[in-house]
This record gives sequence, C-alpha cells and structure tokens, in this order.
Amino acid sequence: MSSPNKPETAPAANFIKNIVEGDLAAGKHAQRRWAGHPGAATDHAAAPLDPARIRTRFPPEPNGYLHFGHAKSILLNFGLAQQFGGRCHLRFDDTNPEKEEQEYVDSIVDAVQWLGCSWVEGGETNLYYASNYFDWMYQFAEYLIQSGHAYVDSQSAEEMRAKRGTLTEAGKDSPFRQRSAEENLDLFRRMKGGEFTDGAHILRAKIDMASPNINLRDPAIYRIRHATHHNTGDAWCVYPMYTYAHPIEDALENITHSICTLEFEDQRPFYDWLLERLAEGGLLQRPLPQQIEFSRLNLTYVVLSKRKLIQLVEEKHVEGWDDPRMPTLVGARRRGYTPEGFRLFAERIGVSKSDSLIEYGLFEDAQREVLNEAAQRRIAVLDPLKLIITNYPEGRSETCQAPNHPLKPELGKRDLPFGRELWIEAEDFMEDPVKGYHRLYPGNMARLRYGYVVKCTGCEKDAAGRVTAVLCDYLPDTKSGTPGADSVKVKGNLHWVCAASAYTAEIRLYDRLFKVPAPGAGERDFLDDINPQSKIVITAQLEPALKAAQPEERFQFERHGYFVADRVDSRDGAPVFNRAVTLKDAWK
RNA sequence: UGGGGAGUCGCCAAGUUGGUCAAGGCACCGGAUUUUGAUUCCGGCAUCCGAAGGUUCGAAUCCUUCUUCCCCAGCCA
Repeated sequence: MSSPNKPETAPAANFIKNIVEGDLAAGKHAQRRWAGHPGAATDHAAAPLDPARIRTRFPPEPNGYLHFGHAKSILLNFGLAQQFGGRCHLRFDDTNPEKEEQEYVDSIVDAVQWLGCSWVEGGETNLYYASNYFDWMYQFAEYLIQSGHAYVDSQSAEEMRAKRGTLTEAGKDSPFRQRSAEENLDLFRRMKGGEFTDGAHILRAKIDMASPNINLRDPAIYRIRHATHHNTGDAWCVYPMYTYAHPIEDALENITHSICTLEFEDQRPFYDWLLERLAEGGLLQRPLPQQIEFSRLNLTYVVLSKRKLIQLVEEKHVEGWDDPRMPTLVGARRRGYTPEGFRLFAERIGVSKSDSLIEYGLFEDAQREVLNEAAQRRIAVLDPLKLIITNYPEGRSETCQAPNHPLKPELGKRDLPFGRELWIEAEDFMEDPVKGYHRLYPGNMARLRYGYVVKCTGCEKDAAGRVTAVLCDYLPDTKSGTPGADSVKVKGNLHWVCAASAYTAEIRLYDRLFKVPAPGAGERDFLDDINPQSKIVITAQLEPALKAAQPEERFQFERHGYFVADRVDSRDGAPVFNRAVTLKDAWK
C-alpha cells in the first residue's frame, strides 16, 4: 500500500488502542474461559482459557445497507482484533422483528467480506445472531424479576412517557412498580405465552425514576410483539430491547471491548448495571465487557443518515442502493473504490471522541493512492475529436507499445494500433491557446504519447464554426522507443486512440452527489443540494484492449482518472465503465 | 434550565505521572525529476494548544471561572 520509497509507518495511536494495551498489560482478560461458542457463565466455566486475547464485534442491525460510516467501525473492530491477537465477531443485532430482513443480512455479509474482514479464524466461525440468544435473555429476565430488579408495567406507552419526566424534572413511579416478584413472574410468563396483545404490558428494569440520566428511569427491556422474525419465525412474541439485549450479547460472546458510537454514552451506566446484576447472580462470566464510545464518521459532500439514504433511493434521486454515487458499500464497490483505499482512509482519519467532519478529498486521495499502485494504465478518449495526420499515408498502420504500469515494468507492455486518423481529447486542441497552454494549437508541437511527435498545422470546421478535425504532420524520426525519439523536446503529451480500431463504449462520469460541503445544513432541504451533474453518461473511444475488461477490473485511464468496468451493466466483450475518481490536475 | 461528552494548524489527529512535546497525515505554497500539467522527491507550513485567571523555576498537560459545539425524554438500534 505504501510506495516503495516510503517506509510503512506504524498506524497512529488512538485512545481505544491505549485502553486495549492497558488491559492487556494488566492481564485483565487473561483468565476468561471460552466454550468455543457464546454462552453463559456455566457454559464457559469448565472450558479452556480463551485463545483470543481480546474480542471485539461489529453488530449491525440487518435493516438496511452498510455505508461509509459502518466501514469505519468494521475496520476499527476487525483491525483491533487483528493487531492484538484477538477475534472480531460479526453479529446481527436482530432484536426487532418488524424491521429486519434476510436480504439485509446477505448484503451485510457481502460488504464485510468485500472490505477484507473475516470472522472465520483459528477454527472459529464467529458469525452470530442476537436472536439465537433469546432463550438466555429470557431466562436472565426471569432472574431479574425474581431478584427484584425488574417488573411488569401495565401502563400504556403514553402513560409511561408522561411519567418519565423531562430533562429537568424527575419521573414518577408507575403504579405497577411495587408488584410482587410472583405477580411479575406470572405476568411475564403469560406475556411470553402469548396471552396479551402488543403493548398491553412491558417488562422494565427497576432502577430509579428520579435519575438525572433518563436512560436509568426504569428502561423498558422486553416488549410484546406478535410478529414473525426473520430468524426465529413465530417462536417468540416477546422481544428484548436493544438496551437490554446488547450487553448480554456482548457478555455471552466474551466480548472484551464493546465499541460503539458516541450517542450510546448515556447508555453505558445501564450496560454496566445490567451486567453487574447478572454477574452477581452467577449468570455471566467475569470480567464483564467494557463499552467504549468513539465519534461516528461525518464526511463533507455526503449524507450518511439512514433516513436520507432511504429517501434518495425511494424518491429515485439515485438508481438504487448500489448506485455508484451512494455512500453505501455496495455503491462504493460499483463505483470502483477499493477496500484497501477504505483501509488507508480509516488509518488516516484515526479514532477519537471529538465530533469531526472529514473532507471528502481525504477519502478520494486514499483511493487514488491505492489505485495508482494497483491499476494498470489504459487509454480512453472521453471527448473525441478527430486528428488527421496529413503526411501519414492513407491505409498505412503500425503498432506502438505502451507500458501497463509506469512504476512496474514487470507488468509488461501492450500494443496500440496507430494510423492516419486518431481520436484525441477535444480539450487538447485550442485554436487560440490561452497563456501557459502547451498542447495542440496551430504551429505547436506535442507528442502523441507512445507514438510520434506531431506539429499542428490547422483545423477543419463545420458551418457553425465548430472544430471538426485537427490537422497535423508527424515527425517520422520521433517514434517512442526508437533512437531518435528524444531528438525533439515538447511540453505537451497527449493520449490518443486509433480511429480505425477504437472500442466505442459507454462511460459514466460520476461526481459528488451533492454540490455543497454540508448538504441540508441550516434550514435547507438536502435534496436541494443535489449536484445535477453527479452523473454524466458519455460515449468514449477506447483502446481496443479495453474491450476485454472484466467486471470490476480497475484501470487508470491516462490523464483522466481511475475507472472500473461496471459489475452490473457490463456484458462479455462489451464492458461499460464507471469513473471512481479523477486524477489530480494542477492545470485545470 | 438536568445528565453525559468534546474543544490542539484549513480538515483529521498524536501528545494528558507538568520540563527542547507542539508528532504525523491530508490540503496548501515553493523547487527538482517526469513521454500522464499524474506519480515520485526535496523544502516550507501552530512562540501556540476554546477564553480568562491561578498554582509552579517551568503547563496544551494541575486548579478556578467562563465559553462554544454534540448527544439523551422510542414499547428503535
């Protein structure tokens, strides 16, 4: 990933690594036992020591597509595990049957794999579903009831809200708060048994209705939901809330460091409260997992909120979740971005607790850096203009050779047909050159890259005065690779494609989906900030070799940028290309 | 107004037992190389760490006050 001349620098330090290193040095988790699979205290008790020095997890809810923000989390969690001799689990946090679907599970699996992260390691396959822990969660809830830490509330949702208090006023106890353990247990079992309708009762943790932290005012932990779950079907009609389920999922899986985003900071006291109660009851192994929060990713020119992404898709501002302009991982893949580029980006932005807004250019630059190393060079004329070499015999042709990668001669060269009529880039000719322009203009010489030096002699125009062809003479002794090639020095260096053998193809020039750094900032509707030029479809003239490009194969089109053969719309022998990112251009 | 967090160069971000510690990356500005106006290479780029006081021989790091921004009142996650 680094260039040959630049030593690989150690990944930057961050506060989470510091915590992990501290825990490791203190041997905090060294005595944990691991049954080989998730389990309660008794399952792990007789098992060997956990071979993983730490365990982290990426816990998406399968209710949507993963985006750039998830990539940061995925790379952080899997990266930490890898660096410290640990394991990272992929866990579907599927505790809400009404919002989750198998389609999302599949796409998430694909996306994580695409990023190069693996949950299969050391003989373990750490792919889990929170829904597979429902039995444990239910048993633990009964324990909480029996030990006086939970009760069944029979108020309506509205009544509960009314009594929760406000940010500045304490809440009020529910009239059902003092029910006996027996009554609570009976009610809870009947909830599970399907006796009640949705919302009739709810299980609440019994903590403190006057807590200044609203999350501690007897949070709901189990609700009745008569719904079919994508994984457990109709086995349950009571489902645990995230607040309750997540800490338990972590503990059952021996997670040592449970990393999440900042908005969950206020939940940490409950996370610790719950786990402590269950550990006291001998239900969970110690030491308990530790929740650590970091700031989520924000990028300029991009929206990452699920609501807005859904709106973009449903209102057809884009062509789907995998539209190359979408900041989803499926979109990024189609766009031609690389997993390695994501990794480099993640390393560069670091991890902290301060709210940040990262310049999109930083992401693009990471992609360029990876692509520059990885992508073979090819020629594509995106805005074709005919170049006629008037002193080159009609009917004659020859081949030129171009290296596949200027930095990697071992990748060899390929043939480029050359002839009297070529396609060049329209912007490489100016009848009236601006100051500093050193491409083609009457009287000026420039090199046809990998071919000959030519001298512009004029141009042809149509009735409207528009240039239809550029005329030139070539200098026969200047062919690249021959002894006289450097006899004539020129500043301009143009790419070209032989008109007779060019592959005509569709290319999509993608640009940022939004035209302003902060879409929807202030009172504006983010849809008003959509960049109308975010997708431009053109018909380009490409060198013949490109006709054989395979889906997802990436190239640098010289002097333009990095392109990928679209994995959806390409046909065998007829690839279409997407532009991932342009090259830097100090001239424009 | 209650609680929880965060404020170090344009954007990120190291640095928190106080002592050449103001790292690094991106951006930007110079200059060199270059058959991509790309890449690469070399050099420059915070007397200052949200503000004001204080402690100290010495503070981004300790104390006090102030200030700005973010999160929390789903039977969502």
